[in-house]
Amino acid sequence: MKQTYCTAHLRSISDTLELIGGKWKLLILTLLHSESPMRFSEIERAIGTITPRMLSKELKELEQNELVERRVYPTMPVSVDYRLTDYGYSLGSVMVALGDWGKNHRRRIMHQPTIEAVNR
Amino acid sequence: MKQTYCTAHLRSISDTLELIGGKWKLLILTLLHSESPMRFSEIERAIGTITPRMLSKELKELEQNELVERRVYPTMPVSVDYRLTDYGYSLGSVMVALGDWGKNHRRRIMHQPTIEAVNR
DNA sequence: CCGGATCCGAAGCGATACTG
DNA sequence: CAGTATCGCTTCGGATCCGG
Repeated sequence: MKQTYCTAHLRSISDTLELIGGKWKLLILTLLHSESPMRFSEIERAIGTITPRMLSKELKELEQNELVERRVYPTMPVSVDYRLTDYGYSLGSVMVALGDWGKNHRRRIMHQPTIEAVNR
Repeated sequence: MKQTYCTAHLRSISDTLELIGGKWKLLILTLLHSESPMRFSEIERAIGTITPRMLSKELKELEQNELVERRVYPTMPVSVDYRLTDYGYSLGSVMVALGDWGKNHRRRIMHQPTIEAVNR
């Protein structure tokens, strides 16, 4: 019974990783969580190191998984923005947990001397 | 000021993803979170689809980042086990948040007809 | 039992240039 | 502004064989 529970739990984690895994998706979701909607170029600038190609691909996948909604406005030229869906917002606790731990981790790293510093 | 806050937040998330990103690390950590210590072959069987090569590599990286501790016992043949460090356990809230969301997500998927079913 | 060594294809990701 | 197209590098990850 314990085994069954475990494999089910592991599978649900694997499923989640397929949705939000990779280098960019969680960053995009976190951005949109703190500020929605955002335009394509706003996200691009906010992340700073993502290429348009990757941003476009990631947004498309997030949209297909219904975590992000894309809206197009018939202005001239066309303007587009992105926002979290309700389902996207339901990832809030994951983002907060990861962000909090990450901040703590960064502090931990800062206070450790680097290997290079030790070897000198 | 908001911009500063955001980029710092994004960087801490990127840092975290470098530690626990990828296909396997979170699965291994979650396993060890529910049961420590575990032996190499136990983890291998519990995950079911990981190759020894990958498991070895991932465990080594987790150990270098002080999330997992490796202990060797001078039996014959040598036996080894792995357990979470205290720092590893500090990721508990992240694992729980992700696992909970994943279970919910799996239920959501189950209740949606697949594309193939719709097209028939 | 616990891995290491090697090979190899697949996937992720980046750089650059281009378009409506 | 909001992407697409092409290319190529690098990493991921599986398969297989080997060793203490």
